[in-house]
Amino acid sequence: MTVDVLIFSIVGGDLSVLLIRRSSPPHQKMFAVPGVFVQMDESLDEAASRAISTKGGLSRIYLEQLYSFGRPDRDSRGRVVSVSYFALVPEDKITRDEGGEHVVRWFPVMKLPKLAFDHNQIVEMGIGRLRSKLAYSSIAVGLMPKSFSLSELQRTYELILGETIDKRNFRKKITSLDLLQETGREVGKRRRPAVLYSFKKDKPVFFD
Amino acid sequence: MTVDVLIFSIVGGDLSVLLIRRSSPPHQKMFAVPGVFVQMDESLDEAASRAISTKGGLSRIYLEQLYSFGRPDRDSRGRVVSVSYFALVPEDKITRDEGGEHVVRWFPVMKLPKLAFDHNQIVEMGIGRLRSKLAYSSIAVGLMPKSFSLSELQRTYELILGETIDKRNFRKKITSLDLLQETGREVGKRRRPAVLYSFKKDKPVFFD
DNA sequence: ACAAAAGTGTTTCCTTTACACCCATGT
DNA sequence: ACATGGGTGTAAAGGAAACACTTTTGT
Repeated sequence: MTVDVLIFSIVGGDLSVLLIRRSSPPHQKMFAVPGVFVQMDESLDEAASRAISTKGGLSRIYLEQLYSFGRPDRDSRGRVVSVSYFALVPEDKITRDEGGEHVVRWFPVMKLPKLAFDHNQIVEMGIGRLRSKLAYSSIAVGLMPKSFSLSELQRTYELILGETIDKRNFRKKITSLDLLQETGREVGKRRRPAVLYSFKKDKPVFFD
Repeated sequence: MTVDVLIFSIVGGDLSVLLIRRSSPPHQKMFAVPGVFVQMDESLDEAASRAISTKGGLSRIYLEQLYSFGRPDRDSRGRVVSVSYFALVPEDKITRDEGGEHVVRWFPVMKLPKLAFDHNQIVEMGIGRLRSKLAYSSIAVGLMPKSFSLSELQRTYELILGETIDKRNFRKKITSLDLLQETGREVGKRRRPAVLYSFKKDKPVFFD
């Protein structure tokens, strides 16, 4: 019984997922979604949090259960059921070269290698969930730093959806949701400084 | 590792769920969601199908994974992770008095007793999922008999959502989706006979 | 003829989309 | 002064919601 966690972030302008190079068989040297075996005394959610923190001390992360995979032949070592989660991490919280020697790496989701086990399928499902929730929830919160401009938020939406959005319509929609509060203003940019916003604390990520 | 399956149907004008009275501890005599232990050689989906068929030979049922529950204290016997599914069964496929001596019973979801384990929580989540998917999918298929009138379909929607729907708007929406084909006409009713429809085979239940 | 449910269109409102120019700043 | 992204409004189209009467059958 394992918990595998898709850790998504925006890295260098790509929606990316954190993967680990396996150091032992099966599928030695292939990349895989980070996971842990569930301990006897912890919940699935706790196991997911542990999976995240052992791969880099990340906090303030959005975490949601995704799906459970249990084909009997999915792991050659024997019967291993995987409960998958997905997590969102703001770009400013990550360290780009996790681990130093490339045992842990960020991959743009559009350029994934063949992964260990059924992990390609898990990643695909995670991306699908992320896209569909973007339309009807404020899940993008999880990928943004504490404070950000509307243009930055829009870029995040565009990266996940893979399409451009009209600037005026985007701003109309976001402001109509009443999720944001002004927190200041950019300084030192070589252009007009943007107003910065953060998410209102009393508005949780909503739905499902 | 168990798979528990919420089996929903419309029974006597109520959205209802099939529950089993437990014959042994823990929670002896309380009602619980039917489930099975996952065998070493079967997938989770297969275990879910098995759970359904052992509690009454049901076929042509809609089955979807719901959520996995894994609090370490959720079962006093030890560590039991439950992968829950939900299934939809048309009313004409069920037998109203399953088992005969009330070990298996249909409960309207609005009148649930206190259930064994964390099963109240599982049922709540299932109802929520059913409601939310009704809005953007053709999931109601699963609760309808082979052939039905638009009014019957509307009643199913209303039962699940718990609110009335305007007849003309409902029919406009359904017909615009182009999911149905005419299959005949009611006979022998003491009123104007309704046109009967079935779902087109090439249109699968869509989304998520 | 009456009861009971089936069936049918139009208008209003709101949401979504398309679209182009001026503004504030740093260099 | 110019380059760069920030910021703003309006009109048209499409989808959702409100609303009431006629039709067909069995008794």
